[in-house]
Amino acid sequence: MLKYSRQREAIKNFLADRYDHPTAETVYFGIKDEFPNISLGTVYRNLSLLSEIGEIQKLSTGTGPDRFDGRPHPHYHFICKDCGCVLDLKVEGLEHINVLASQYFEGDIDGHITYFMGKCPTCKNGN
Amino acid sequence: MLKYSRQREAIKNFLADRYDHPTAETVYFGIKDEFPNISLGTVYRNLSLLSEIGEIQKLSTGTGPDRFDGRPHPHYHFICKDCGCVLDLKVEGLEHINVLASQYFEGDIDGHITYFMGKCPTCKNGN
DNA sequence: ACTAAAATCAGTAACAGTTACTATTTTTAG
DNA sequence: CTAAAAATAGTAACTGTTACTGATTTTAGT
Repeated sequence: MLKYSRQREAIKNFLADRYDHPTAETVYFGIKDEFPNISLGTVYRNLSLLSEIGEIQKLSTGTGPDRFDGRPHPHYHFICKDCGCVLDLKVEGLEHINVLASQYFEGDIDGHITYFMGKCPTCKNGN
Repeated sequence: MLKYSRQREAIKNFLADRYDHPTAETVYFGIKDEFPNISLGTVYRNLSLLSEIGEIQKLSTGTGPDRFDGRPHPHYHFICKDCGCVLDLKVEGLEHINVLASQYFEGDIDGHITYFMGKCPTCKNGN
């Protein structure tokens, strides 16, 4: 049974205010203002829990630590090859790609994870 | 300057024979028949090197260790939510998705990584 | 073929990110 | 108010990977 915790609430609120997809460590230091004694383990545990119950999203970018997205609805992400930043992306017309991927496949496909890559607007304009 | 090494050749050949996207550890134990003293570090170093020069592909699935694909040409992958296996996937009609993703984005998009997920054929038929 | 510089190696230590453990504190149903 | 359950802080341990070091292998130039 899930019980309320002030730390979990603070972590959720911290993510709700940010759009830069922070790492667990960033969340940890960000929360320290309010909870000076909060443990890194508590942050990890709650980030995992929140993503399991679908209130946030965990992003495994393949390089470096996992990142977290406070907006739970499905959307796409972009990773800059230059600076490593992660940005939300609005993409239309990809609703059918699970169907396309199922065409020659005997199993069931019910989801996908996609990261787009390239240069972010800032890096594109010469840092 | 890149010099030949028997270990690197063996690693490449090991991957060329397999379609199950093995981990570094699996490669390590598979190579031990031929090179009983090979070091895990050597395996990691060569897998990284081979993927950097585009002779193999590194797959970061988000859970567990990285996996490696001996076929360098771009193609899609499927991850089974039940057994965790990774399968090659033939997908047609996704050539334009970088363009779609660029529509509302000010930066440059020149690539993407996609993992499709669901039940593999084996798990679909009740393990 | 011989030699020497450069690359690679095996073995091991160190590292990053994350998870697990334990004793204490907080939450909440009754 | 109370007691069981859940969550916590602090710390140790773990997993996957990279870095270091001195010995070995490769190869370009003789």
